[in-house]
Amino acid sequence: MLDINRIRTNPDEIVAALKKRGYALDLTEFLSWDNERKALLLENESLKAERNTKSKLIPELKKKGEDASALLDELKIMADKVKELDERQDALEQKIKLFVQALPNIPADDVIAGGKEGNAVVKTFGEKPVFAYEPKNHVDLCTSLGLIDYERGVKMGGNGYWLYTGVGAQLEWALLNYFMAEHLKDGYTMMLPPHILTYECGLTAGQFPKFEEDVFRLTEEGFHFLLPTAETALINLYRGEILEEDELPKKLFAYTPCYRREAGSYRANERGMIRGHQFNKIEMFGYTLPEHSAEMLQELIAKACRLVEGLGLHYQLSKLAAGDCSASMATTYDIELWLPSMNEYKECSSVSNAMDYQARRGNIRFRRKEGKKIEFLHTLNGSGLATSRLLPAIVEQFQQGDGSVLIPEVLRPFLGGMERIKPQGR
RNA sequence: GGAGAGAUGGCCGAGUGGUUGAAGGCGCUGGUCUUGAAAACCAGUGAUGUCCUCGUGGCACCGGGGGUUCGAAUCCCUCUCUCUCCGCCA
Repeated sequence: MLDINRIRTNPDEIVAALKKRGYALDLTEFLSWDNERKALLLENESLKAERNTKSKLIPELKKKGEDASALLDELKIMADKVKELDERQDALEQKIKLFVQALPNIPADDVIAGGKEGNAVVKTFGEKPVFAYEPKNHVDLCTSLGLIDYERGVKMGGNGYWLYTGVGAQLEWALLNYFMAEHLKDGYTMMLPPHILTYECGLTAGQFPKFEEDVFRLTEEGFHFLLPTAETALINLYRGEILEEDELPKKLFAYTPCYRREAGSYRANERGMIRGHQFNKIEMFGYTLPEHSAEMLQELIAKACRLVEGLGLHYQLSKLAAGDCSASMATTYDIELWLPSMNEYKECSSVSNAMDYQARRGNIRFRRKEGKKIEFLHTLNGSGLATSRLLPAIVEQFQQGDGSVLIPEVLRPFLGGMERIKPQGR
């Protein structure tokens, strides 16, 4: 959520900043609501002050045995007026709140304006593998190697689901183990949060109210949903709390499956496990002092890159243009893996700095040691990593002429030393 | 799933309609005493949100929301959560 005071005092600045995202913002209506609200508030509060002082006279009059009925009549009229003003004020405040909640985060100064086409590759690791034969796509490879059973996955879960089988399941788990080991080595704290969350969680993360339709909602009454990313859980860890300065930074990671409806977002070329309703991800999450979030963003980017580099995969790191960053984020970097069969780079990690946007939504603050001042902290998150595009990249980039796939060395300890996955059967 | 109890300030805990933003205790801060510390004693203590005319100012805040009333921490409704007992179950 943006600082409402900032919107009030610098409306042009906000309009210009959101324009970088391609977000056309008209604040005239908001500003008139806001002025109206302030006038109402002043009127209402002075009326309440008068009511409160006069109300206190009642017991005194009664004590003296005097008649209070004239005063009671007067107060009765005031009470009705207060009620009316309260209602108008509440309605207006609700309208203002919904308006402000719907606004996306302001892109960081160094993020360039415009959409996807403005994304800039800032780093490349490795090279596109060259094959002396026609390389297979990951769907064929995973099937022939017995790693993934797409058909039976669909039989169980419907379109958009797959089933890891045998060595495929082990390989998937080896990836997660490898990530976890690295995060633990870096001193990050492991978390296993609930997968079913309340509406409030989605609101704090910034996914609601706008993207309510994108999650799997579980209950008819109330609102419980399956988390679309562990970020949604971890941002709510300290919701409504005030942390002490020396508790920061908090560096966390969590493993959860991610459940997404992805309604209508399948594309013909996104076969196999490129886009599914359920995929595994380890999420890194940070809570920092405002002055340290830029530094932490670099740390998270470096960690995510290191994980992919450890696997030996060719990838590129892109800095996203304003319009391609998700609504809650001020800065986002994506790690994109090379998928030979698609002739495309596909995202496997997204690392972002939300600055104080989510902290404001969730009222997550900290107290300075000096001066005891209470401020909103900064939150950051990054995939470290999502597996559903890693596994395809591994089998495609490391496929051999004989139909086998070489296993990255860092994963071998987690696979009982296995070096290569060979085609099954004949 | 059935029955009951509860949610008050950093913590414990009083408070059932009227100067109660809230007794008392603990904790914390300062002081006296002490070589120092402890103990004891004295004093202070909402590190909350919001508004303005920025003040020994106003409004709001006793789990959330709503209601009754001139006035609600106190009464009513509702939701959420916690606890106890019984039942069921991986």
